[in-house]
Amino acid sequence: MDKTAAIFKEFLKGRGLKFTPERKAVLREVFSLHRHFDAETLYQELYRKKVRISRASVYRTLPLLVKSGLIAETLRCQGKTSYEHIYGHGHHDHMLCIGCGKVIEFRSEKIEKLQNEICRRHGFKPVEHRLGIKGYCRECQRKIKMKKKLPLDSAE
Amino acid sequence: MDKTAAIFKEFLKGRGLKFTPERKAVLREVFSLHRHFDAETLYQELYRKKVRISRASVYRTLPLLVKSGLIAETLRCQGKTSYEHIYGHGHHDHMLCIGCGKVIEFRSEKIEKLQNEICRRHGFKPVEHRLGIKGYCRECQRKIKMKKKLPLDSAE
DNA sequence: ATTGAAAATGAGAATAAATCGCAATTAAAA
DNA sequence: TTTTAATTGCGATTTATTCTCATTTTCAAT
Ligand SMILES: [Mn+2]
Ligand SMILES: [Mn+2]
Ligand SMILES: [Zn+2]
Ligand SMILES: [Zn+2]
Repeated sequence: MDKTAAIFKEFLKGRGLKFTPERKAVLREVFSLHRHFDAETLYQELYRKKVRISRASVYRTLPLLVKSGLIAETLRCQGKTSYEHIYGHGHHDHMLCIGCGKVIEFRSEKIEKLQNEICRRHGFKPVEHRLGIKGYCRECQRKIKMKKKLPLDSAE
Repeated sequence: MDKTAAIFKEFLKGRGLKFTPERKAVLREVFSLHRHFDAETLYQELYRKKVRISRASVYRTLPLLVKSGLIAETLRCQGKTSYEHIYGHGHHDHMLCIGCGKVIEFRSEKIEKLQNEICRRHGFKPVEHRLGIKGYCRECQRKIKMKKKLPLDSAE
């Protein structure tokens, strides 16, 4: 049925691992979300939906999904390891707004090519890469400008 | 005397903070190291040198050094936040060998330009970025090839 | 020099993410 | 079915980092 399930199942079988209901549930939830997420969030979301599987299983399943190539870790935003699904989505990089936390995704063929080129020059065989640009989105830049116009005070 | 000390002092003064002996010691150690490092390593190194300052002070000082622009966080390798000094060193990106942990530094003007270009297109104002490429260095590739030549067994 | 207020320190407790140990359960190949 | 290795949940544990707070220190103003 589900292509992702088929892929995951296949991946597991290849390693003598089992396609358990818990793993199925995590997979399902992962692909129902359309944002970046972390283990705890996923656990909570499942809990809310009355899918009672343990945190441990969530923590144990996510790395498997990464290895299977269905999801990937994203830039670590604040302490927690976060993920995004990759399947049917393709590789991309991120801009992260320092002001509001917004995430902008982008992909540059040129940058990807240059990276490979550089790796080649160093005899380095790239497996994955992550590019994250922190800064301010349009809206936050506007907000900041307005604040500066105002007369006084500014803690922080 | 020391330019970095002058900068840090200036930075601190500007915020009503104090240039204490503890902060001086951390700064000194940071610039004596020439590799990436984490808080605990720095603490241990200071301890070894009989500089008795608390972990808490190390943990408190590093973020200040980051804000001052003298050092920066690097790609998180394994759980710990790691840093490198930036002053007098210039921005660069990293390749990280999955096999042996080696770090290769590089800088590509072209990639930097492309990044800025893309940010402009998105109305995004970049503040800092991090590009990390994980993969295998020359030596580790060789090792892997040899292993494959051997007849049997391979856990993991 | 003295003083005083604000900031910093050290020591250990507290927190939070992630991992682990283990007894009980379960998937799935034979 | 049976069998066996894999998996689960639970709580305990680990590890990095932050926090608390009583005491000490800095530094600018007297
Ligand atoms: Mn993304
Ligand atoms: Mn570096
Ligand atoms: Zn924003
Ligand atoms: Zn290597």
